[in-house]
Amino acid sequence: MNSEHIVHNRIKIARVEKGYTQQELADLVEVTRQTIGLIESEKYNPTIVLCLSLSQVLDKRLDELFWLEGGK
Amino acid sequence: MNSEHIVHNRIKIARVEKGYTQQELADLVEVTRQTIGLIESEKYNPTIVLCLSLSQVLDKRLDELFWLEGGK
DNA sequence: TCATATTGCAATTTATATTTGACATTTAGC
DNA sequence: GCTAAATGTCAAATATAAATTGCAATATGA
Repeated sequence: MNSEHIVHNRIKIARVEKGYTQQELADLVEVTRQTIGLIESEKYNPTIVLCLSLSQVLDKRLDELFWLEGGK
Repeated sequence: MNSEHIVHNRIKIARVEKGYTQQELADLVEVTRQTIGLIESEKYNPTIVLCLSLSQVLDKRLDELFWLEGGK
């Protein structure tokens, strides 16, 4: 599909605001630490379920957390 | 991962509002018609890039288009 | 210094999103 | 009724998200 599109995010900022480690956030949304690390370094393209879980746990709207290159 | 979570969406409503067929919407976001059909019938969990593309093309915020069972 | 927590990174495996191609069903117009 | 466009759906293949394991690097505190 759309693999030229790059997603940016503010997961790390929101995570640190909440005082969570990568591991703690990973446990809260039930993924591995590596998955959180990859998302924070924008190495790939997570699914909407995971993004919604992160949005819930981090108390931010999806739109505040994720946007497309050139978007916003 | 989080496979118990069910994502709901308003893709079909937003698509019809814009007057697009599934095929036209699929072309705009560069996926197949089947992918749009599966998302509309909530059969699975799209990636954030695709959701953001849909959000752009349909002129809706992510939060208006996607939410978790029990959420909102 | 030593020990531990945290993060980065890479290879491999598993699960699943997405494609492809095909055919059935529905819908709307003639 | 017929026809064509739009949609639903299925099976098989491919692409990639996510898991798993392991190890290095860096920070932090005793």
